[in-house]
Amino acid sequence: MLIEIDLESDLPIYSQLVNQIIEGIATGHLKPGEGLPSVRTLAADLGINLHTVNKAYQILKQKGFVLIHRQKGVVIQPQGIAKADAYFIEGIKETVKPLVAESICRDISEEEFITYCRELFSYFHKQKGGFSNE
Amino acid sequence: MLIEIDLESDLPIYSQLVNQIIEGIATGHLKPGEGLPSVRTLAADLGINLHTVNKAYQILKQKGFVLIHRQKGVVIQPQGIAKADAYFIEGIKETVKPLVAESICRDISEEEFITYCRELFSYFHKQKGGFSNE
DNA sequence: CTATATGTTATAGTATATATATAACAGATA
DNA sequence: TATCTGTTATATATATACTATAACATATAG
Repeated sequence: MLIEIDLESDLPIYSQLVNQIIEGIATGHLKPGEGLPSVRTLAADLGINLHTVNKAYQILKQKGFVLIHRQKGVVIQPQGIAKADAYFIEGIKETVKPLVAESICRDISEEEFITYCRELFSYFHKQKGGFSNE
Repeated sequence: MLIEIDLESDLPIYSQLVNQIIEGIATGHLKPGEGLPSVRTLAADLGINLHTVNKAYQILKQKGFVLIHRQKGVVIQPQGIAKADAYFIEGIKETVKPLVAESICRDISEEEFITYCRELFSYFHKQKGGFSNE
């Protein structure tokens, strides 16, 4: 899977890595059991430090997206990702709340906002669906 | 308007201030032309430093939510807030994208996600509407 | 056995962000 | 004149982000 980082972004590099790998799982580009590059390989490919990659992998492990075998390497959680709990839902609301507030101030309607959300769901489902034999 | 900050939060204090003031405008608790406490007053009330409040005010000014008169103080933008531009929309999508990705991985349906968004819109509109003579 | 690959740990250094503390300044107003 | 604005300037402390090296434990390939 292609990973690109933006050194100008205000998002830390390790966060960009975490996001892109989760997005890869969401689209189906990364499948359960699939291996990820070693910390050294990915770091070299991206021109960043091994510890930055390792930090991203540790966060993904803590979130339950990957398993880390000390020698085999890092693989996408083969058992599937743990379903959302109340804590995760709360985090979503907390993050979206200021966006909704500013949207209201700037005259973005509820329906317009929801259109953007639906577009994002469509984006991720484009590749994942399509085949019934999975 | 009541402002509360959480020193344990991973969000910087100045960001919490910015968010809560924008949310105050969204709910209608803060009205155009209304004055905000001076940087010293608010800092003292919250038990934080004057520069932290000032940073929040500067961000709100840059975003177009307040006017700052060097002597009069800080007031909610009397002309109303500038409508959303393409840049703002892009920012919304960028912020929501990783949330949608993780939601898909965690089996949160598009409709469930949208329900949470609608709940937030309802929350902000509760106080704002209600009266037709505004 | 040896070499190589894994993730892991340790140490150090640099740069930036966050928040604080103090002091002083410019200008309007009471 | 005293007091209230926001503003600017310094300095300090702490945490975060990122890098640079080195070394370690362990599984596997040759």
